[in-house]
Order: sequence, then C-alpha cells, then structure tokens
Amino acid sequence: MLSCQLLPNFFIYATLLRRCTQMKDMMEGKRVHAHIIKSGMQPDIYLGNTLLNMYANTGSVIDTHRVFDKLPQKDVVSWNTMIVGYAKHGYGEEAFRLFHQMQQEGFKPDTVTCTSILKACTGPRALEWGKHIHSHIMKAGYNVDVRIGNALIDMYAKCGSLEAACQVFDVMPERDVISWTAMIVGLAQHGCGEEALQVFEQMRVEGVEPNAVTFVGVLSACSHAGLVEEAYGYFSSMCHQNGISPVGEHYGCMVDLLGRGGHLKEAEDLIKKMPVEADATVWGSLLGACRTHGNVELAECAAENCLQLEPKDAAVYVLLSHIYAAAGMWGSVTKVRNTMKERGIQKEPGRCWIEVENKIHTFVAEDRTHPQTEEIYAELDKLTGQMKEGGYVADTRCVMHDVDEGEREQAICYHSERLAIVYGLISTEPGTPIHIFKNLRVCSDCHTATKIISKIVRREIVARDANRFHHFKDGSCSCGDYW
DNA sequence: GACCAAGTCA
Repeated sequence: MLSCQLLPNFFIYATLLRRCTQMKDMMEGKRVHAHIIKSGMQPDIYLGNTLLNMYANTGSVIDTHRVFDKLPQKDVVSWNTMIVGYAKHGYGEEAFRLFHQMQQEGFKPDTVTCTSILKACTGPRALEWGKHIHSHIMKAGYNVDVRIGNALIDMYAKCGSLEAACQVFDVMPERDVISWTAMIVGLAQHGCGEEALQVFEQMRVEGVEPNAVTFVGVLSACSHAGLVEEAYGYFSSMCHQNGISPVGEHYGCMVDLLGRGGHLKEAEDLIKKMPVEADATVWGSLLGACRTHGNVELAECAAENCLQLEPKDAAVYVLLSHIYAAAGMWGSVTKVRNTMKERGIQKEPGRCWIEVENKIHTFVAEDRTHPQTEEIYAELDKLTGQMKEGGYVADTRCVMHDVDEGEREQAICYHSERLAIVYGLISTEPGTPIHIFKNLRVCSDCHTATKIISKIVRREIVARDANRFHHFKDGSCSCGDYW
C-alpha cells in the first residue's frame, strides 16, 4: 500500500495505523509513523490521535507519552487515549494523575474518560478511587449511560464490593447483555455461584439473549459452586438453544469444573475430544486440578503440554514442583527448580498487602521488615496456639523445602497472608472487617487457617487473591473451599 | 475518519 506512487492521504494512514492493535504490530506502526514524518504532512487532530492510539496499543508508555507531548493540538480524545494506555499497562496511579491534569488544563472528562478511568481502578487504593469516580459520574449525570453502568459493575465487583456492584445493576435504567454478564461474572468471582445462576435465569426471563462470554461466566459460576451436572446442562443449552458453538474458553471452563470436582479422567478425555486445539489455559486448569487431587502422573502430562505452548510460564514450574513436594518427590522438585534456573525463569514472590489508615503495608513470607514486627509475630504465635487448641493441624504439602516437619510448619505459619491479617487485627477496631490482597493464589493451608482465625477473632476477613475473592466468616469461606 | 464496557487456568 505504501509503495504506491500516489501520496497516501490521512485516511489511508489512519487505516494502516488502526490495523496495529498489538505489541507485535509495533514495527509496522512505526514504519507508518516514519512515512508520515517523511511526507512532511502535519497530521490533523484525528490522525494525531490515531497515531497516539497505535503507540498506546503496541508500544511502551514512554513512547506513547513522547507522541502525546508532541501533538500539535490535543482534545479530550487524546487525553482519553493516554488514560486507556496507562490503565492497560497497569499504571493506575499515572492514569489518575492524567485524569486530574486534564481537568486542570480545562478539558472536561466525558463518558469515555469515565469508563476508561474505571479500568485503572486496581490495587489497594482501587475502591477509594472507584468511589471517587462514581461520585464524579453522578454529578455529571453520566450514570444513565449503559456503558458507564457496566464499567461500574465491573469495577465494584473487582474491587471487592459486591454489594455496590449489585446496587448499580439494580438501579440501571437500561441493561444490555454486557450488564448481565458483568453481574454474573462478578457474583461468580465472589463465590456466589448459585446467585450468579439465578441472575442468568432472570436474564432469560427478561428476554436478553446471552452470548458466548455470558456462558463463560455461567460455566465459571458452576465451576466455583461445584455444580457439575448443571454445567453440562448449560453447555448443551448453549449449543442447542442459543446456537453458540463452544470455543476453547468454554471447554476450558468445563475441564476446570471437572478437574476441581476430582473427575480428572473425564477432564482429560474432554481435552482429547475438543474440536479446537487445547491452549495453555486448558492444560493449566488440569494441572491445577492435579495439585488439588494429588495426581503426579497426569500433572506431568499437563505440565509438558503447558510448557510446549508457553515455555516461559513460571506458574507451571511452580505448580509442578508443589505437586512433587506434596508427594515427597524431592529429587524431582530439585530437577524442576534447576530447569527454571537454566531457562532463566523466575517465580513471582508471594506478597500480601493491607491498608490501614490510608497507608499500604506489604508483607512477604517470614517478613521481618515491618516496624511492628515483634508485636505482629507475638500476636501470630498466640493466635496459632489458639488455632491448634481448636484442632488446627498445619498442612505442609505446599512447602517446597526438603526439611523436617517442624521447619516446614514454621515456614507456613509465617506466610504473608497471616502477617497481613494479624497486622490488621492489632491495628483496627475489634469487630471491623479486614481486607487483604494477595498477588498470587492463597495457599490451601492459609485458607484453612483464615477460616479458623475468622471464628476465633469474630471478624469478617475479605481476601482478594490473584483471581477471586474469599469472604471468611464464622469459620467458613464464601468459596465453599472450591477455588 | 480517532478514544470507552463483560470472560476460563495459574
């Protein structure tokens, strides 16, 4: 296209730039940019924003900001594009800084700005930020916009406030398939599988046609609620009643569901029967199930398939080594670790954080860097004693060291979750709920321990791990131990 | 002609 003799006009440049939507398209995007510069044309505001969007989708935030600074003229679309770019790259704080800066420079946020900034609400401050944006939305009268409503449901569900998500959903003047799907997914992520299915039934009653994504939510709700039979029913009605052909994600949910329920053979058979090639996610689900149900042989097969598709996925190596450790196969644990080292793959360290009086406190396992370390450890030891009196026995299967049982128990008792919870207990009023966040999935022993702690201290403990919420109360968890 | 909303595993 570019080699044609006629000088390409803005429309052609914009079309070429819009094709660059992923990181792999960056070189192509830069070539078009270089061509524009060479042609001596001064891009108008539309082309400038298209260029900015190309960098935001394919490049680094630094490159994007450079283009933004050089734009001859900016409008609200330019600011929105920047906010989206930062949010996508995980720089929530930076997105919020831009949100304030645009207003200081006299640009009024529109509905697109608001839906975009809601995406940037992640991490420990997210709920506070989200509420701030929500009040901004109400003042501007944007709350009647269906996209705004949808983004609010998603934000509140992801930030831990399921009640607020339901409230937004309930008062929406108009709902589309995305509103319903966001609500179903939100409920499923909070362990409310049954409620999610009720919402789905209500959606059908109201005559809203579910789509393929809705069924991913429905199947994931079944998975988290342990409803195997129901899932088969929904899977079949999706194909026959709604005419939706299942894709990899639907099979992924089914494999996950069967695996969690211990039907490992059925899960493996389903993978073999899939009409589409199983991706790393599907094999990852099976691998996770093998850990839960302690099947070393199948785990090796699942891990091999995962690594063939995604050789650099640290989580796969970690899971496999945990499975070996649980089976006491220390030689294999060492082998996996050495392979990781040879291939330069590093595990993300487990971290937990809690907000107390507007300050974030972060902990890693066996952390002794907090100023109140002595107090935290003394309280945790006291609590562990009470837990043992109540029948708690440490489940050390996830400890990777080949050391004696005493040391393994020691390692587990000072996991980051427990340090964060205990810090929450000693620094907040009795009876108030404690919210903690974890970058990885919560380990099974900490899950058991947290249930017992919630009963002993009579507090609700809400934990957001890498992919869902756990609400611990009176000795049990909203996930029903199914996560 | 440019920017925005929902998804499984770890």
